[in-house]
Amino acid sequence: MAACYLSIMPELPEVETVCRGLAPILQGAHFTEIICRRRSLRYPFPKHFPNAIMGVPIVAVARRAKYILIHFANQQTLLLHLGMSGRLFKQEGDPQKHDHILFTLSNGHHLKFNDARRFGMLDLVANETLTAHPWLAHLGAEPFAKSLNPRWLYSALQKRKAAIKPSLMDQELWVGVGNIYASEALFMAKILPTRPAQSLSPAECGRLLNSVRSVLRAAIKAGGTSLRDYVQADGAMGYFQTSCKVYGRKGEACLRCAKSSGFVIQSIQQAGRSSFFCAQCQV
DNA sequence: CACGATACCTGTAAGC
DNA sequence: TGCTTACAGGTATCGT
Repeated sequence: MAACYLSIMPELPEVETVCRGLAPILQGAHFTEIICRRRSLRYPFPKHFPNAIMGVPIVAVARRAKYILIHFANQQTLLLHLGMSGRLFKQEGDPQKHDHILFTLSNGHHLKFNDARRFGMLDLVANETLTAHPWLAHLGAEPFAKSLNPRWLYSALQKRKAAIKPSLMDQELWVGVGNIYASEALFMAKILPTRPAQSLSPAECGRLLNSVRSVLRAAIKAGGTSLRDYVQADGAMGYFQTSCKVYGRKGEACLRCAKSSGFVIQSIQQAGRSSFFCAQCQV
């Protein structure tokens, strides 16, 4: 099956994969050395980073939306975001281009934060103020939260005059759906990305909720597989490949209806981002 | 207020 | 070959 392959993908599935890969390396250990080769990415690092966490045991690694949360025993949390091109992976040795932070752990592991475009974000926050942090305070629900159901999505979309595709990516509605999976989920749900959000029927909201969860789950599963096969071989944690049915396939045959209709995938701009869809089998 | 446009950066690929 | 341009997974901020 024809498909596009993407090597880096900091939407929810990659962040989840990175967190799962980091947890066994970090939990119970502490940092013995942290070298900052620059003092900022998108924003300046806080002054107490890294000193306030040196030697402090790591108690847990978690994900919220596309943020990585590393919890320390002194009630501080390191908040990381990969931006568009950030990667956090296990690697020892001399820094390469765009390796901005080098971590050494008490258990002998080495980690690097590499980010060519420097849209990544880092902050070190006291736990008591964590949920009020400006990066976290306005985030919507996790897509796998039990509280989400078709009726909730239908109700939430009623207020929105914008197209469904940019609405899907609104992190205040729900979190984790980025530009790739917005197109993929709409294709799976057979809904055009240009439809006004408030025009979706309750049944379509049900299909869309299922589709979003389905594409995210599949990507997380692919990431987990890749993590096992790839990371342990060469330490390149944070990379994995996924295949897309519409994203990046402009001009290629629709994988669902081309045999009968000959339709090809189209690409348009919505709110400054590329959307991919089939005008025949998405309605 | 809701929404779109823009800015932040560098790398890559396409076009000439 | 070399130069220019367009575009790239996200999010905060600005303007309409």
